Amino acid sequence: MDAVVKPAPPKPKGCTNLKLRQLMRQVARHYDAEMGKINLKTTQYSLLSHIASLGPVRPGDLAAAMKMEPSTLTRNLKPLITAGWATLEAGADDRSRLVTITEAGRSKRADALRHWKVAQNDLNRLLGTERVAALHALLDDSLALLNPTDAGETHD
Amino acid sequence: MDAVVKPAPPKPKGCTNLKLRQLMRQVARHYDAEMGKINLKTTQYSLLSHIASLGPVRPGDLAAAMKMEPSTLTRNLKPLITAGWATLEAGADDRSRLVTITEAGRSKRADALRHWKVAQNDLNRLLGTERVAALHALLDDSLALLNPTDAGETHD
DNA sequence: GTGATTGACTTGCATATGCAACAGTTGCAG
DNA sequence: CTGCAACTGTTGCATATGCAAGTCAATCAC
Repeated sequence: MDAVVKPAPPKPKGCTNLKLRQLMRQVARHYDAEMGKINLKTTQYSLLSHIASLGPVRPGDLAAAMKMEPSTLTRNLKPLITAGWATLEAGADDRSRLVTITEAGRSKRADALRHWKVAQNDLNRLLGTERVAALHALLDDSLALLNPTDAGETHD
Repeated sequence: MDAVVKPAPPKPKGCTNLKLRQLMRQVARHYDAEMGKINLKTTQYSLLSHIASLGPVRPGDLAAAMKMEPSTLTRNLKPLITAGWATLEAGADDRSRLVTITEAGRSKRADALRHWKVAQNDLNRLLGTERVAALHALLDDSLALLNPTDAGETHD
């Protein structure tokens, strides 16, 4: 064994999955408390926001962009469609479809954006902007490393 | 305004909630792929592990330790009880109860621990141990900052 | 042209999650 | 002792999540 430098391996302790889940629950509650004021879940806001950005988009592509299972997307879409914020119409291909945001959806998204900003700013204040920035960087890097097939999208 | 130093505020971009959710999904799938070999969800492993550590424990305390809602705990417990890995018996107080791990539960947990180690090591390799360590530190710190009522438990 | 294959969602099954409302206990006040 | 408040868990309701299997549609092979 080399006796020159000992890099002191920083063996991580604890379960990454558990820690992520726990923080996710806390953070979700934080955002949901704010988004709830306009009867919207934060997950729904994220979805609506992506639909707005990606324009009319095929469910599969949307799911890929959000890094979720197509089956999950199908179901998460239902509340938005029921509320009239998005539509699911036939696409060029008869086996494919297109998800599109409605006018009501755009309006709702604009409202939601304001609440999202409040929630995000509150979180930045609670954790400190530097910590949040560092966390974002780590989350992005980790996500990229676990998603080799990801061509570096930059959607927020 | 002071013109001496400009701290260059590192305004975080993007949604913390979304990033956390996305990474959580990826990481959960990673662990679940390994834990699935013994028909166990990673969430169930975490729960079983906590029950083992905290010994006979009241549901409320267990939920608090895992930072989840009591109602969530009630339901997450059901599969474990059905499988015979844990029991929910009457406590001293007639309105309270006690969650206890069974022998089968201990055995299952020992099996699961091996698979968890594989999953964690694989993750460390994929992301790099330093990144994982840094991530853990940030997750722990953030969790502590969002949980003022937390007296510094060190359970893994 | 017809059968096998591939493609793109959707459904069935099971769990995870939280909030609000509920139900049973225990204590305490008077 | 009685009634109300506080404590402890559990349901009702709604969403989120993933895997495996199922359903059509399109396309390729011959």
